[in-house]
Amino acid sequence: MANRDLYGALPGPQGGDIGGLLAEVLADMPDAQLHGLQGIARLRDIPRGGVVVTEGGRPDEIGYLIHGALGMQKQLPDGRVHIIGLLVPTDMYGRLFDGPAAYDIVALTDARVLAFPRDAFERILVSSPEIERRFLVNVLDELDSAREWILLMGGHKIVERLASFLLILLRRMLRGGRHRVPGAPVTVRIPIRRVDLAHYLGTTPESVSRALHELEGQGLVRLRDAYEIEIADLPGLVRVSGADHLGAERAG
Amino acid sequence: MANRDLYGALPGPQGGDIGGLLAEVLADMPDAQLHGLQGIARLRDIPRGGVVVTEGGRPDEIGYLIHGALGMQKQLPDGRVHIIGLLVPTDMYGRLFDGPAAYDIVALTDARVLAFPRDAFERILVSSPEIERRFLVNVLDELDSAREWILLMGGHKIVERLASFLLILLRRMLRGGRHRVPGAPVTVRIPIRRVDLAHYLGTTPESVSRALHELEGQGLVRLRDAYEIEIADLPGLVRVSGADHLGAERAG
DNA sequence: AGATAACATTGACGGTGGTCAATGCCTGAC
DNA sequence: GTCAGGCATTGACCACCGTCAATGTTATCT
Repeated sequence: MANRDLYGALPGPQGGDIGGLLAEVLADMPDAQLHGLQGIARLRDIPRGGVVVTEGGRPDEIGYLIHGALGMQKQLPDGRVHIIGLLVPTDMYGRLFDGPAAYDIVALTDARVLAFPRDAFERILVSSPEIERRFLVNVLDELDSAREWILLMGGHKIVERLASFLLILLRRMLRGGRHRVPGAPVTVRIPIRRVDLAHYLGTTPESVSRALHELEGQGLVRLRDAYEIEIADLPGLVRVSGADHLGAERAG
Repeated sequence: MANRDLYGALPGPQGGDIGGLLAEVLADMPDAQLHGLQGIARLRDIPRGGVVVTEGGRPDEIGYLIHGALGMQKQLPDGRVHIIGLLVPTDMYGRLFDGPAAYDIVALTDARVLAFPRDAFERILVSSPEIERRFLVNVLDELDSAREWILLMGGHKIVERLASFLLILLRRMLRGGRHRVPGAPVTVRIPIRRVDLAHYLGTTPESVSRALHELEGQGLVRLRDAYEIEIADLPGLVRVSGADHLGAERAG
């Protein structure tokens, strides 16, 4: 299957319009700071399977994902792979003020990132309290996401986990600006292959498949194709997920 | 069972020696800053089951745990409880620059915390880049812990998860300054009850019990009592855990 | 000391999901 | 068009664990 099928047609600015990308990614940042960052940013394209950061290596760059999907993954001694974090556009990767990376970061689809040399980024952070505060909040959000994921992984049954995953995807999509047309059915696009999703949910591709089709059997979703999921019964999906993901949305 | 059995006899300064506690918790902080914090700190004792921060409520305090154990937990609609984070002494709780808490924080044992009013703490943070940087690194570490936990939750078999848990406990203990006597057998103390541990590992007390005794049957650990676990075969335990927790320790 | 409560452990049973194997579907190459 | 490769799906089987119930164990109270 072609990688381009895993994400939609490339929207937004093409080529070297780094300023536009920055503005999108770091919305409402003061212009002066933006300009400082712009000078050192660089666009990079990474084919699926490409390694962005290697475990144990000191990451030499900080980056924002423009499109595609990245996975933070760990190779277990027995050969199994586990994905402990999924990065979607506008997410950040890389570590600051700190030691070697604890996990590989690999491209789960063809991807494009906006990369900053680590040291330059750190200098800007130190020199600008505003950006640093912003970054801190960024990290706090990531921490929340991680904890949300822990909660998800605690759901024993795979259908639960899958439903939670779909809801999280949906929430990110709605927040991501692309507001839905009132009449049209809501669909979410699973941005990665079954194997990777399985590794992410802590299970197997087979079980993912079964769970997905069980949800379809219950009339909660409809599979337009393997990646395009139409949400048919949102409250039902929430009920199956066990947790109140949309409650969290309302509160936020 | 008495709560006091869940943690050792209270070591260190008693009563109002807040300066001593602060120095312990926030080691190598510049004295001037320390003094600023000292003025607003307050000791609080919380009985087991007591709620420190309520989900949805704006937490009005930031705190460091002095002893005992706190759990970040979420009540699911169907009545199940899930613990998504375990706090042990020197860990921090509470959120800065941000909205309502996403989870309850409850005392899993009788506990003592060093609490700061949230706004005062934020002011100090804003006025002191050093403390803020320190705090940022703190949060980054928490993020790492959370990710480590996600990895743990991915281990399908309970024995795997339990072994990982014991290794994480062991690592924290070794790092916590209390260095072991070379000849003596290494033991870790599980700081919480079976039920809570089960909720933490995403399983049931029964399964935890079985897994623990299976590890004992394989000669990897010895149970001195329900809470005091003697590590008999460290490499074996690492092997069962699946992940290379001690590798991470070596690399760090 | 005896009674009681809280907790941990052990046992039996059934369902969920991991594993292995086969089949189906779609894409790209020639 | 045909073929081959990469995925997704489906099916069969069995280990593992969640559930329910009973029993052990330890600490607290009078």
